[in-house]
Amino acid sequence: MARPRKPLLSRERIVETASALVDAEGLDAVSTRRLAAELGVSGPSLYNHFRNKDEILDAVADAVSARVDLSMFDEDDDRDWRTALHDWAVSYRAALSAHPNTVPVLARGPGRRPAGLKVADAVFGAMVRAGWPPAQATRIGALMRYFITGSALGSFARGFVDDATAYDPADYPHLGQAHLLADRQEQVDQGAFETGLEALLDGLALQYGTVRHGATLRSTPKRP
Amino acid sequence: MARPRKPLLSRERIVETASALVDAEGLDAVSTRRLAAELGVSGPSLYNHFRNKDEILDAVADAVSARVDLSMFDEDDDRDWRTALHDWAVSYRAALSAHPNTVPVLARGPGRRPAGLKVADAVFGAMVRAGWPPAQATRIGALMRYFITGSALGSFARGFVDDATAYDPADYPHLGQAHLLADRQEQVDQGAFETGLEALLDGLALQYGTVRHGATLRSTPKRP
DNA sequence: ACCTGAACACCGTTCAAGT
DNA sequence: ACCTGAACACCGTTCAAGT
Repeated sequence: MARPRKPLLSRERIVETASALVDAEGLDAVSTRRLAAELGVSGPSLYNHFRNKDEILDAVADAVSARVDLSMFDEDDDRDWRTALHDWAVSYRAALSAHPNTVPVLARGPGRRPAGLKVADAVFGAMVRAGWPPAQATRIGALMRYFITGSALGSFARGFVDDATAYDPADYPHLGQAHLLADRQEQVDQGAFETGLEALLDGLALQYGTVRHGATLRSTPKRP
Repeated sequence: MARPRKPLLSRERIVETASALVDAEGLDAVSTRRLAAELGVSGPSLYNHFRNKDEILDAVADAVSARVDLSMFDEDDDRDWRTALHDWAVSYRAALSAHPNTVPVLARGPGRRPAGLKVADAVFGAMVRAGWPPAQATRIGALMRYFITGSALGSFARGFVDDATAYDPADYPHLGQAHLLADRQEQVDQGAFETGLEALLDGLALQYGTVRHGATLRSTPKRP
């Protein structure tokens, strides 16, 4: 066969196929050989388009970051910082939940992934514009990421096993119903995320008041 | 050689050696063959003590969970729920930071790991005792885990590359100093963790007030 | 019971060879 | 430039054989 007149592969096609494979069968299912087979080529062909497997997975993860809504951080958007942060967090979590298998890659940090960096940049810029001191703006970007990726990665409920005998009441007196968590995993995680997000924003609003007394109207968060 | 009169291996020795290997060279360095070589045996020997490699890594991760202080959740400890939650979070994060390479395993959830389950059990029990409704106590355990593991896993600062040319100001107008983050990573992550933890606890305290008016003195959080 | 070597079905990546 | 097969140095796990 050798070189075809029209390339068989492209970065886009590789990322698309890899994403589908990750979504369907998990990160471990992606081997260069398996992915190549899925694409109808031989394993080493991939190395004409990516330096190594990690770069492929980074691109897959970045495609998820690219789907996070950032419009709330636009300069001419009129949401206050609290609402913007809230809406962003919800959108971020939704993007991750849609592709849970990619979260371990995303959680490593933005690194050199362009979309991941764009997210970090947008949050930081908007917080500074809202009146947060730069050092605090950096912290807010970080701590929100902790919470959001943590919630997508370590799905609390899914972490328990759906097996009544796994949790001996003698060992874990308060986990009597833990095996039921596997059932309502979606709801528990959703509820914990919402509770945590509200608490986080309430707490930040409190700090905002003490850090900055002369906040403009636009920057002032309104509590619901 | 075959079977020696005194066993060459034990679960403890395997976990110890695996932990050291994970700490020193990361999760990827642990292959059954490499680990066995480190222990002076052949690869398949490990299967006499663990069902598979994942069980070994689970045990390594659980050893980290076992080092998390839970004394603040004892029935006769006199810390209020806010202080207890705070002290626990700090201790939890310290345990994870001491063994950052194990965090991806821990973040999967407690599963069947005894120490991980003991942690979940203790938090839940203490929150219920402090007057939180059970559903909220579950959520608190989950959201705290999100934040803590998220902060240990996705070290925000380490996620950036220490390379001034990596972040073009045209693409990321607010990330001018991002490459410096790699330098002060420890401080940034520490600061973000503390800021986030305070915000989270402040927010929860606010909720506690509305959820439960008749809180006892012992359960009432005092804001610093 | 607990270890061994051999074997199976895989890996990621490099590289010379082909067009 | 872009694909191939062959090759290298690995994997996790099973299993019969040894004591």
